[in-house]
Amino acid sequence: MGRSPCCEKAHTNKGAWTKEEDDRLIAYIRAHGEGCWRSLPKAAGLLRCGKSCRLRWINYLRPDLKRGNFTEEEDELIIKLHSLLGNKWSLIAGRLPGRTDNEIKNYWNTHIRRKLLNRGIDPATHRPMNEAAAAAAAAQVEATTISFAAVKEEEKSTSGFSGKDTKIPVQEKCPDLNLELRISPPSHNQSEPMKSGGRVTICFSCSLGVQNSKECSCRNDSVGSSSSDSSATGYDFLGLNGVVLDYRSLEMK
DNA sequence: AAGAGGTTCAACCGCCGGTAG
DNA sequence: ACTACCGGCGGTTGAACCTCT
Repeated sequence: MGRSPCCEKAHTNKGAWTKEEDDRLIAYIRAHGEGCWRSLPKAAGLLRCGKSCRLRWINYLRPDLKRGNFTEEEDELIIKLHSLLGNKWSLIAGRLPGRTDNEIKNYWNTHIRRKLLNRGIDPATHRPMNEAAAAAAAAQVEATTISFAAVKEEEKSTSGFSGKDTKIPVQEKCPDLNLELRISPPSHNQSEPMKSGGRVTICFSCSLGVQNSKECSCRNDSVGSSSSDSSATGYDFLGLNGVVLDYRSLEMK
């Protein structure tokens, strides 16, 4: 389509924000609220691109930001959310109050990825490394089906499950990995799906797609069968009570 | 002490979807 | 229906900082 740039770049500052610029931006947004980002820089007397202002506000200046180190609970929550949503950082951030998508993305790339690798888990597929490798090899033989592992291999990228380019698998290559990713309201036999503090009850191994493992404590029977089994099981995932979150719809957003 | 190499994270870039005209 | 614009997103970059030798 050939879009014009979001602002006149010739007269905009780039790089790190100064204290004065921060103060101006904060003062303007306090007075006028988050409005039109395109016109904000001029109105606020900032020599910045509107996008840059938005990013600075959202990622750094917003008063409700938590800052500081991630807790162990947040770590596990991010891992669980990533196993379901992939690199949908904004969706993940939406479930972590006070955290930004950028912050989570950085944290994932610098800490959690390594953490999972140390556990022997492929951060892209959330499956044990050797198992993921085997699945990838099998996928190369059987080119008519697509698996996450295969996608990752082809793209040779660390973000094999990236949002824009993600292809919804046409057929499950890894039967124990529920690619439908449907999050459903709790069923009767999970009358108390949430523990205090919003912690989910699905076991960690299941959340990573290792549903046959000995560690599995929730005994989800979706292994090797249709996803309707898992949707019938009905996790109340992260407090999404009464909401059926179908990843395919997220993809179509 | 200093330089090399590694890590972190704020910021930028380019693309996409939604929407107003 | 089409075009242009805007906000938002995810991937990437690079400066600052840290650790090791």
